[in-house]
Amino acid sequence: MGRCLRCCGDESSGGVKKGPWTPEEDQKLLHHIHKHGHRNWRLLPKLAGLNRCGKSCRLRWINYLRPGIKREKFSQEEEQTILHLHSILGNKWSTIASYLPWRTDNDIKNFWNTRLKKKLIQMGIDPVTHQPVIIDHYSMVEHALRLQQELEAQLANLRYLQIQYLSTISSYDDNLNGSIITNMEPFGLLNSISTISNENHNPVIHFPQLDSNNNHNYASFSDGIIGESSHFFDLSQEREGGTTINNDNSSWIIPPTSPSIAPDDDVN
DNA sequence: AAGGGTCCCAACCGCGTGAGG
DNA sequence: TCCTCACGCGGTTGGGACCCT
Repeated sequence: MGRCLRCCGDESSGGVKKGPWTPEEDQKLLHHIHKHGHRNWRLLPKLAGLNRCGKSCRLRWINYLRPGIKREKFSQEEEQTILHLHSILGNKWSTIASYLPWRTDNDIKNFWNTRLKKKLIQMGIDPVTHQPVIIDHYSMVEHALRLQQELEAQLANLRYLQIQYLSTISSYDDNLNGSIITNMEPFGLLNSISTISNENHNPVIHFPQLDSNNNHNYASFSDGIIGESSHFFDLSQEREGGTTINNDNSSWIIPPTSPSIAPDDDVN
């Protein structure tokens, strides 16, 4: 970094002191400002007997010596105010500071850069736009894969419970064709599976119905994970004693036991 | 105890702007 | 209209304090 030539001159002209201010320098500056004010920052250091540039004096006064500056930690209310103002004004630190006159723009800027910005990022909020961060393609794929795994785990449980349910109803075909289901408890259990992997996933089980084209009975499950995607299972296959359940695209091998519910559990 | 990393804040720097000649 | 100067602002840095291994 070079010296600010415009106000401080260069090294050959003797230069001025840089770095932290000493208590003696603070006293000199305070004494001078109390006595003469600070009408001309460029002349002030000479008049005050300070080997500093005017800019440095001004900054020391504004950010540290000026009366009424609050130096304690930022309160929750101040934090909220800064967040709100920043969402409207952006990095207009002096404007934001005008709403908190006991804080300097430098303090607010430091507080933002060291605390609030990181806090927002951790919360998944873009500190510039104050909007939730849009995840990139890679993250999106990872997210989708994870959801798919969770979904498949749920479906495994659903399949097992389906079998349990089917074994509890005696006149299966007749009742389902008319959509008359007397024992709803298994469906309640199916709905409760949402807690298996994620409480936000909320499968909704629709009534089994007759497919008029091929005479198969279907139950559909809207999983509530990605939009309203549904999974259709051919119940007839199971009723006929087969080992597979077909959904709209593929066959599923029925597991010998449920991943989460012991075979001996009474699902009724 | 020591050293490396991180956090935090005071201070610096360069640029934009407006006033005045 | 142009130039110079002083001021104010926002970005950045330096270094002490603190934390972790």
